[in-house]
Amino acid sequence: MTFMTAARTTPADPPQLGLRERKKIKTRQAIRAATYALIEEQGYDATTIEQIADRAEVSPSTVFRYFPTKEDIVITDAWDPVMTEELRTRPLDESWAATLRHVMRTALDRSLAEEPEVTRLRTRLGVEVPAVRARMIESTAATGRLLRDALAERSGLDPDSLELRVFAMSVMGGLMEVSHYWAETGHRDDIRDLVDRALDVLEHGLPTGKA
Amino acid sequence: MTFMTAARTTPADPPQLGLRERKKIKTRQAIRAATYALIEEQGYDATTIEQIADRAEVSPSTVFRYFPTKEDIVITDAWDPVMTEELRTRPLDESWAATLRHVMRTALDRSLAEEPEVTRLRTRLGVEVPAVRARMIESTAATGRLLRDALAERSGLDPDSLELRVFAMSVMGGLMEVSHYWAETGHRDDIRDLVDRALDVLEHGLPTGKA
DNA sequence: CCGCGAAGTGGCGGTAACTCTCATAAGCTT
DNA sequence: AAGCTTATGAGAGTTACCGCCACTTCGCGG
Repeated sequence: MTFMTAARTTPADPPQLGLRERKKIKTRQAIRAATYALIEEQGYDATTIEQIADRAEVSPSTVFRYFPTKEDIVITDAWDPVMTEELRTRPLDESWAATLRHVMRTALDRSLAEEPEVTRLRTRLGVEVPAVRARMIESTAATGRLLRDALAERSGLDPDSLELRVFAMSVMGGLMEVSHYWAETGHRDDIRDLVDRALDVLEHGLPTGKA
Repeated sequence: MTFMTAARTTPADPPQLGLRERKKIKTRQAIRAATYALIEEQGYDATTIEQIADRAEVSPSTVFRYFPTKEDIVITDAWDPVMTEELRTRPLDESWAATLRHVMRTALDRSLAEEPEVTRLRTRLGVEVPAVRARMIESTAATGRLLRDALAERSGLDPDSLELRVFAMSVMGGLMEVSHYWAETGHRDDIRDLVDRALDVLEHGLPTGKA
């Protein structure tokens, strides 16, 4: 579930990490920062790995060591563990829609608070750059599997059954579209409201009735 | 909507096309055939454009003239126009699920009849090769827009509203998963049954109740 | 039936995202 | 401080894809 997420950066984690670890984190951040800056300046396609490496003051090889693909630099989702945790802490008898509502809101609040610009840039790129969108969808699909497991627990259905898989992916498809809509309309709305509306649709069908 | 589709090949279209046109069609088919053969032999990644060009007896440049990307050689979807037509001919008061059921069945019947092997290979590649999957999803999203318009007509809702967009994409997400499931389970089931079951879920929610 | 414009093709050089390998350097351990 | 581990840089190689130019082939009007 990449599309609206922040990567962990600010939270105080410099307790007793070795110099090595701290340097790695710094490098990682430097690469991401360089990438975002360059993309804002020149656009995604025009930004090459070499430029990113230069600005981050590392070698191109190092960039690839930290991120498997260019898209991944943009995406960097530290979110799935958070979501897993959130999902797990919700009461089992809560409706899936309520659970999702809660989980999404938590994630979005955090993401918007920590890195609002990045969050927006990311969804924008998801609309504009096919490769980024593709990568995001992969990530969303992974989250869908999490959701599937949660739904399986709640419903007693087999998580590998066609029914549950279809259901989970359909929900994720709907949520994907929210991100798309948000970016396409210039981030005009509060995405949390959009998510709420989307969940209404997913839960009860289209407003006018038949669904 | 690529994932389960056949490209038009066999239907008799050699009425009075110029030599040029006929050659183009032949070249196109040759490239596709070469690609499928090579992929069966060696796998997708191991198959290079050069090999494809060699076997199809054209130059690499020509391959790219016919298909914008390697994935597109595999995908080649002549289906959207067919789907549009089908959607249009259905009565407006039919439920969306019934319409989709009909449209999907028509398409699948044709696809399975014309190019069963290719249909299977394609869905398999959709599972195995991220790039192909990505391309398929794009195609599915396009079909989603078609569906959206059809739903707008039927419901009177604004096709650009968040609600309708979310709904349409959620349906497409569910259908995508069917293709994935079909391929993952080794094409054991009849995909048309799977689609029916998926549409049941999308229409009525999960079997055991809460949805 | 011929010649001329248009369209299809091949070849080539370039770019950029990756991958692999190897040597060096930097951090960690005892 | 020596020695092991791990991160880094440099370079060479692969491959998808793009743009350009020259050549052939086709189809049409005179």
